[in-house]
Amino acid sequence: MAEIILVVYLCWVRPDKTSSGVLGCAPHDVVGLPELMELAIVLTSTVGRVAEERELTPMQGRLLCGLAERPQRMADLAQFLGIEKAALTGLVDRAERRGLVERLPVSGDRRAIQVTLTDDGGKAVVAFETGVASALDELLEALPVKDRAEFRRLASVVVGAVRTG
Amino acid sequence: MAEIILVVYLCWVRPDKTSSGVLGCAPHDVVGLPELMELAIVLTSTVGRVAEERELTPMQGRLLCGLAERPQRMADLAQFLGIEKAALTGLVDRAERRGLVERLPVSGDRRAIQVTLTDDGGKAVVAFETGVASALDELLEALPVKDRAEFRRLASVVVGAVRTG
DNA sequence: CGACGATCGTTCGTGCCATGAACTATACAT
DNA sequence: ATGTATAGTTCATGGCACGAACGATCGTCG
Repeated sequence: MAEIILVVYLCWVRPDKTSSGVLGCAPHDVVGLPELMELAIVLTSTVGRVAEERELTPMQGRLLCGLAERPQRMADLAQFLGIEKAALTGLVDRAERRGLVERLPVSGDRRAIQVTLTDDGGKAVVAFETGVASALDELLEALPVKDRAEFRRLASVVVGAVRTG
Repeated sequence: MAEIILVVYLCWVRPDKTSSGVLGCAPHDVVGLPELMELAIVLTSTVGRVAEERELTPMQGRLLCGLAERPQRMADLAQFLGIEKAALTGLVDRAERRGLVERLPVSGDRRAIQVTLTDDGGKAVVAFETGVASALDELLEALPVKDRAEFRRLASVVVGAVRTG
């Protein structure tokens, strides 16, 4: 209990505001951590906001995007989303309950199912994708025009490297 | 005794499959959506992986980062993290149970509390921040050296614009 | 053909994160 | 002294995620 007093002492340092914002890590900016960590949060919350406006969760949005590409089986979809199959079961359950996706049998393998978009799901994914696109475009409007494409290019290099990594 | 909770937000990317990668949206690449949405996922899962290695959740990492800057009261912290006060109560409960933070009274306002890092919490946040920094550095190694600083610069412009927006 | 291991998806138990509404205790202003 | 505002918590609900265990089916191999 004596250490509490010590801690209290520390508390009074730094009334300072101006601090590092959304994420707030490392006011001292040791290694350039914050930009990218805050960028992650800004991008993620932007996508989350769009999803919420469309009455989706971000994960449901990703699910629908995956299915927009093509119908998929549970195992592939799980790997695609980076989650366990068990988690995907619940995700698909909820999406199915909302009429966004369907489970269809796979001819030739009675264990497997194919998850597909319903009509409603198709509409939802189009709305979601266009919403995300425009929200992210707005974000980039903070940059001078000439830098926007460059930023996208660098982003896709980073993403591409992870993908092939 | 120590119950250790691991929340894995891994997103191990598929070997290849030629598809549109981590997120898998829009195979047609309509408007340049995917780069930034996939970037969000790559960054977020990188932070998540680092957190997991340190036996934290990403949100606990953010909480600790906020407190590393200075002790804060619940309301400020909630705004800082972008969540409701009610959600923060649970977050702080769990962090307190794990000995990472403490609730201290605020002299002059008996309703309020000040959340502060414990010694363990201080160590944890340093480990987390350095881990995140080096993981994100590794990510940028995919870029030619001259582009890395530029990418960070553009990122911080975007983030800065959101913050002041 | 029949047994056996691998694969597919689900269920179960647990835990984290988040919300909104309702609540307690305290502060403050009139 | 009374009424209103603020600080934080509790409660009910729900989405997301894990690992372990499970039933059903598939393939293979003897």
